[in-house]
Amino acid sequence: MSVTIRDVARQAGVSISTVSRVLNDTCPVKEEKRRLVIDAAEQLGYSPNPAALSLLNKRTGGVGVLLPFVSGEFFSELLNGLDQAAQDEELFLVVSTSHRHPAEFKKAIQVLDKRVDGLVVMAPELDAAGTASILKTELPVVFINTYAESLSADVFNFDNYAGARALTQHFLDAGHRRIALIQGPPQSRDAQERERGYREAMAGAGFDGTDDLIVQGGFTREAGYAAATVAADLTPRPTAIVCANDYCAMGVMSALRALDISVPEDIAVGGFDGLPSGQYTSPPLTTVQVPIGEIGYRAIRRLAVRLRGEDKGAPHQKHFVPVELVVRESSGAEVGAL
Amino acid sequence: MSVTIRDVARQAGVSISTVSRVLNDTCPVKEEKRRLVIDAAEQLGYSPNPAALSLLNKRTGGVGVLLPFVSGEFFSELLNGLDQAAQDEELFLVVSTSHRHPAEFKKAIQVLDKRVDGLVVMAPELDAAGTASILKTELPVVFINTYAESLSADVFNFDNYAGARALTQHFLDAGHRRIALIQGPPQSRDAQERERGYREAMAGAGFDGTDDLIVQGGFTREAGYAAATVAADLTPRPTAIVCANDYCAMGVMSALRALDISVPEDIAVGGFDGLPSGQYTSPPLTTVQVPIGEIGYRAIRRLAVRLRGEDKGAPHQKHFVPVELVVRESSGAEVGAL
DNA sequence: ATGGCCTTTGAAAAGGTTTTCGAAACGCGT
DNA sequence: ACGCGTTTCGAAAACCTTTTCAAAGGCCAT
Repeated sequence: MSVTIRDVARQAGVSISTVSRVLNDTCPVKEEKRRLVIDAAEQLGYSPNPAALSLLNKRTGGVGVLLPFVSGEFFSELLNGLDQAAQDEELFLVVSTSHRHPAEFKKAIQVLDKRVDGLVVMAPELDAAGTASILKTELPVVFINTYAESLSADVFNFDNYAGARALTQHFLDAGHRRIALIQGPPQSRDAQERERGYREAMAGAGFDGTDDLIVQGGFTREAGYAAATVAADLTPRPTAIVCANDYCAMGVMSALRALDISVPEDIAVGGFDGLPSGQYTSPPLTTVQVPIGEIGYRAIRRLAVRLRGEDKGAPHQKHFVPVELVVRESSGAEVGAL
Repeated sequence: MSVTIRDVARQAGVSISTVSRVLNDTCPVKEEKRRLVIDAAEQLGYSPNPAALSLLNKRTGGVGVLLPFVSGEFFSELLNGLDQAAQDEELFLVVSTSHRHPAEFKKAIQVLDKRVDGLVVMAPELDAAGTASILKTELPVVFINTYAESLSADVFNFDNYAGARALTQHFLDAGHRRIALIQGPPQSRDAQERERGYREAMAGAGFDGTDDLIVQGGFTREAGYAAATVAADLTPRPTAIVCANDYCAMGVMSALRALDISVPEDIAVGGFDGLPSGQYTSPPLTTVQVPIGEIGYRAIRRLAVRLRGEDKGAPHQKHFVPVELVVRESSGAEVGAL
């Protein structure tokens, strides 16, 4: 049996109104009674019932986190950032994963709807119609890694285009000419943007018809493994591969090793994401480092501002979070210098 | 403005009691009015307010997940299992991470206390006193990877002892004699159990004083990297290394490669956890596979049973979840067969 | 000394739902 | 036709808190 405000009032010998006033410091109360109340509350270990509060204030203190799937390190980095910000803002996190399709998102939102004050949604594979249907809720929403240009919502996206372009340029600068791309999932906007960065870098160097250098792949190590065998069979064989992401790159390197093709001497490899484990592959992975944790942190902070109503109807913002090329051995920077 | 039961009642021309009865199917209601209510609810898109419900029932439908830290793949696998079970049980997950010390755990529990119906706690580095202080809450708790022998609570632990013993025995069977151990964090009970498994396997093979083969390490790649340089300097040099976990083993392999010591020809390496990325290291990592996702799934299911009161005061159970040795190239099984 | 004002306090409503209790309506038997 | 039992429905309480409103008490000024 939980202790309520009535218990405190009874023990202190005052009315519940007085208890509320003392505890919330909302009205002046005689010092004598104040002491009584504080002591009683302390002694009984009272804390207000959140359900009653949210019934009254229509605020729960929670934010919902909707994620499409949970894929290794990327996800845990993200959650670290989200959680850190939530603790700073004194919010709690209700997370719900494994949502790929609009229907699943809708169902999850229904559950969360009145349980949280706002939503952080990551839906990189959803199209505009799908994200629009999410927004039918009245809750404030901040999107991460989601392409919702047409919607009025806060969005934090990595600059996939610039990152892929920089990585491709890095290969071009090192003298590579046959640079292959392993695509991500076709429906992933992240992957599409990266492909655009690759294509424009190639076009900028005078390579126009690069279609024969593009291989279907995906965001998993398995997909990378499979795609690498295809890429290695291209003629003439590519001397560098831009991978859809780090996991893909790890699969690629694993496959190349099985084919006795050495990285980076025979083929240079680059990834995308900057996962911690990329430092420990052999060879260590050149990659585009994205600030995963930071984006989670900023998303929650932004949402908290909206929740407090501090933005005063300011327009929603689209943030393109900068990314950074991290050169390690897999791209052959050292080797090229020999 | 959210639609309430009063709105439905007004639209249907009945009292709110009737609406409640129809929607919860709790009392017989004339078919005519039933239709009216159902149509009105449908049309207005009514769904009950969870805050009001939990105020009344003292049940929220949520479970709190308390984690010590968020470390890469292990964590995301766990959360996958938790989330899957939560969806099956129609519960929602409130997760809170980055808790290492009893004080942090207590604070998090305070926040969660009346917001969830039960807790899943993973606190592998907490001692008995620490876990006991967690249990001061009235909420039902299921522990994961936590050593709480003295407490009456449900616990799911991996059989770290058996796993480490099996891995060590695998090396012994392959003819290794100088088998080093890289320890985990000293306060981690998981690590202690693994060390015990290693020691007993060694003792069983007639190697009593193995202290000189034990090197301080940790659960991170960085710790493994550092420890490997120490282990490689032991004289005579070990021919196999049992690592604290997979991340540690990856650091070890990375360091050995930097030292031009080849795995497994010069030194065989084994890890613990069975992370997905272990399949893609070079060479692929021999490891003790633990069913991370499954343990999360089972923990939630167990908690749900308690929440429904189905266990009827049955005693709390301690589960030792079996683990499985997965042999890949890093332990030199192939090489030894040559 | 008394009226008026300010400070302090308590009672009560509101928030949305379920459930109990009491009442009304209906049908059946006599 | 009347009474009784059963079915169906509505009013109200309960859950816990904040906040408004009103009242009571004290104090100052006249």
